[in-house]
Amino acid sequence: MEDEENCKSDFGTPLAYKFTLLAKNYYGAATAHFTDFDFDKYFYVLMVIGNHEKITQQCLAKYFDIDKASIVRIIDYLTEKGLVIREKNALDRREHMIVCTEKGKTYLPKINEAFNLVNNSAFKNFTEQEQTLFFEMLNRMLENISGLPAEYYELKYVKSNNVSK
Amino acid sequence: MEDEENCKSDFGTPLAYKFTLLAKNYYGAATAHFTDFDFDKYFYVLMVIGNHEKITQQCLAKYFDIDKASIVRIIDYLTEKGLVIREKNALDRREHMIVCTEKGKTYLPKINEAFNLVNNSAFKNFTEQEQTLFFEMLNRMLENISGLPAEYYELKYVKSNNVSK
DNA sequence: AATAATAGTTGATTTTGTCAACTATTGATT
DNA sequence: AATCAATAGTTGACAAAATCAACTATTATT
Repeated sequence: MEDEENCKSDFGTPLAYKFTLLAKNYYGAATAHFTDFDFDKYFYVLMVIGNHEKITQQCLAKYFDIDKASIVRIIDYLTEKGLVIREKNALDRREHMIVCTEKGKTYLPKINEAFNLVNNSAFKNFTEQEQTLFFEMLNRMLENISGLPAEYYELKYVKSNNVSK
Repeated sequence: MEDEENCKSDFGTPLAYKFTLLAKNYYGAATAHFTDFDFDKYFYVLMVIGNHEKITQQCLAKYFDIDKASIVRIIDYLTEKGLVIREKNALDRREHMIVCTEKGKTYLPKINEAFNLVNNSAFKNFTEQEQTLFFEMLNRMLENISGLPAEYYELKYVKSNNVSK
């Protein structure tokens, strides 16, 4: 019979496993700050929208690396909650510019603060140097990995757009 | 109208966003190595099972931080594919020990190799020191984050088990 | 003017996660 | 020994999310 320790042992763990765990725990901790909000997801999407004056759905899809159909539903949700609106772009009426509403904007500082808190907790006992280095490494790794041939995602990009990731 | 660059800009990004992207790209790249397999998911679960002589479902649930019901379905899938079997533990007949079959074992080296390749790509241009440091930082961060109060996951753990994560 | 490409939408489907209720077995209490 | 609580696993119902193909509207290309 395996004991607790064996459950946790480290044996050639793929990096992605740790990233997944970290992301899960991170979102769990962040969400704990948002219990009094009248919406319960897509906090970071709202922040990205709020940080741009306006942004297209296509652009969001690319940023989050998800299907444009998914973005439609996310924006539907945020619109229902009165946090964003869709505005036709006069210069290209195919595009719907997503704009953060006044109500949406009231949440931005809170969301930002919560993420900062969780970031700080994550970096507990990290020196400034280490933090910088860590971010730098993450970015470098993202560069490295996103250039690899990827069975699955490649297809998607060929179809939807051919802008370099 | 926002241009490409704006899609990629970095503005107080929560760490989890980068982790999610990394995990996605990592799995995408790894999966590209497995196109000739006759199963198409749960590669890492199989590897974890194969690296233990036997392991309980409870233990897997804890390791992957997912519901035990999900584990049941994953093991169902791997069993269907002939990659693992369930064996009642004679010492505690509530437990089903999951054991990798001979067929399952034939995949282990390939999976391991693929993960190593992707790991190596991810660490391209990282020195040995940097790699070690990076892993060390990830573990430290996981420690830091998993200790935080987490709205969502806390509930789960209270119910299913109270072993410290 | 015709055709292709792009942005977004919709509906159907699949996948996945989650929850509560359930069985079987073991451990603890008296 | 009898009872009750806890644990491992299973199941079914449900909800959330991702995916895909087909569609409209608009713009770009030839």
